[in-house]
Amino acid sequence: MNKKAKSQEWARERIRSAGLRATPARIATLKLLQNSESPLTHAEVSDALHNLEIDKATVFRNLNDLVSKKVLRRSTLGDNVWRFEVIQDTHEHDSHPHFVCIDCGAVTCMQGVVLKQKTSLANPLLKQVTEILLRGQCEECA
Amino acid sequence: MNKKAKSQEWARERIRSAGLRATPARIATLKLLQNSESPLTHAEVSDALHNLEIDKATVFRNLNDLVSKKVLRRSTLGDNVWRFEVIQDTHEHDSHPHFVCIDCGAVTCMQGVVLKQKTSLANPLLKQVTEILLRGQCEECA
DNA sequence: GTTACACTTGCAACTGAGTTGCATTTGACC
DNA sequence: GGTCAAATGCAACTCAGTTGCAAGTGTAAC
Repeated sequence: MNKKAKSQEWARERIRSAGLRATPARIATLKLLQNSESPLTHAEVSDALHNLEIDKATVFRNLNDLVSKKVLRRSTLGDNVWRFEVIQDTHEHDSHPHFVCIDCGAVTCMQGVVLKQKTSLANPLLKQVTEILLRGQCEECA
Repeated sequence: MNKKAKSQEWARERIRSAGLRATPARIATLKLLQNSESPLTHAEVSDALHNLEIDKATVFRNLNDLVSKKVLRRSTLGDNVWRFEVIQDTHEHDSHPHFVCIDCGAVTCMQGVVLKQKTSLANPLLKQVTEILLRGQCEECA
């Protein structure tokens, strides 16, 4: 099996094992995001797939479906547009903070950074935090 | 001078010293945000001021003007809507974390929670963080 | 291979945040 | 009080994202 067919098969498997139908639109979306180095917006995905003539509503629905099945991660980078990226199997349940560059969108894992209470008065909300996101400019963009 | 007049005068002074005209719309906006416990969206500000019959475009322009004059801070909390809060004189550079409920969207300021390096190896990115966002379920929704 | 049906898709119309151009009004300084 | 740039109201716009519905298709079961 060549590389292209393998990527196709991988995407197909990933979608089916998430409990969704492996349609051409979904396979193309997942392959595109898997081969991309940074998260893509809906517009970018739609653009890249325009030769397949996939409706924007379909792209939105597919992206959201894949997010709800935990195949993709949806994040916002400060410009009020959703971006999507493939969740790699290897650290799916890893909950360290992520650093997102507000300019280039690069995502860095911040191993070794923790949240601490300054005051003795414990904030009960702190126990319920499921995601920590740090935003700023990365070294490249600063 | 009573409390109400004092708040009015404070807002007026703050706006004027930023180099902007102290119009009723701006004074009302600033007073509202100053008395709010958490950042407000444009819609919330607009709603609260509806009896003053201020146009939404005016509210947007005023919020943005006040942000560019560093009277307000504009942040995005993961739901792709801008939120605005007053930058307190006393700790202008204090960018405390915000907690966002992923279910109801409620926003809480997490004063007293700080980021700490666990390792001695300093992460240079930590200096560039402009915004800290915690996501999870609030007590109501848990 | 054929069939059945729930899942997907395309389309079009919609919502809601935010922006812009322009004519009118108003705050601040003289 | 008069002046004028700054601010406002209005309306029309852009753009991301959503929704209802009829038509099409992937999949599992035969």
